[in-house]
Amino acid sequence: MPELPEVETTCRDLKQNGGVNQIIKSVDVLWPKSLSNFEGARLIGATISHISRRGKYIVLTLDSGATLLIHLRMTGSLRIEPIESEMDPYDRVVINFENQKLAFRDPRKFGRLTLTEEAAVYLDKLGIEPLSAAFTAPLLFEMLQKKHKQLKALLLEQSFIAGLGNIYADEVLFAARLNPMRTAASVTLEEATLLHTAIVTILTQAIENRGTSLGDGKGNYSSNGKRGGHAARLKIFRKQGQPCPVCGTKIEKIVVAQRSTHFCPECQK
DNA sequence: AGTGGCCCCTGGCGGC
DNA sequence: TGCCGCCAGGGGCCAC
Repeated sequence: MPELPEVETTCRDLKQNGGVNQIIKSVDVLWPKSLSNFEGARLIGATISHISRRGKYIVLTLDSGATLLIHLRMTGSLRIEPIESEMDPYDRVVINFENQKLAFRDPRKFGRLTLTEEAAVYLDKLGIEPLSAAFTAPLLFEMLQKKHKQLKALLLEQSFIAGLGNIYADEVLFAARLNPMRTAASVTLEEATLLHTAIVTILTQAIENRGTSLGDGKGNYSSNGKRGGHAARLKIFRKQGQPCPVCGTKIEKIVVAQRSTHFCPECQK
């Protein structure tokens, strides 16, 4: 469940439900490739002292000074539950504390846990945090001016802005009335300002709604066992064939940067 | 620098 | 019902 609002929601739930300040007693590794660069046993005895988010990474700071980075990719999710809870068939790594456990569930097995002494090596590659004070409209305009990529492809690039994914990229471009195929450098200051507002507003609202949960509710795309409520607020994503909520024109679905892209051909010029 | 293709994986869904 | 191809909220790597 992977975009910024869903990762942020996961982090908040972890903090609230007891992921912090417990000694790791054992680690069950059901799918070894979920651990990108270490053996599960290396976590035994450690304590997670702090939980934060950077882009789509969940950043777990250990008392040892090392950092455990978790990237959920397409279908990963985390849940904290009592130690005696039944395992899920898609659990790939389970970190056991005394009375609780932290389960990493990931049907498609794309997600990764990385243990590192140098978290900056991974996190410094990321672009600006869109909900930080440093992210301003003039700065976005300046950033766009230097790029000749299509807007959709650029918004998906984590080294540009960290945290946007396919859903929110389409939603913010629709809100800003910008065509996904437009070249970034063609965006005016006024348009960049609209885009900035759209990014900040939509991500903030999505977090308030605990993210977007797609699918049938059987859990494939839900986090922490709870469903995010933002799906009902989506205006353009996977609405192809339906009338644009603004002008009624039929919403189109195309491919940009190898990703399905939804837009209104009338509103987004 | 930007683009396009492939790969990592599994499950759900629409079409026949 | 059964099978098949396509699609999927991500991102790394490689060739051009």
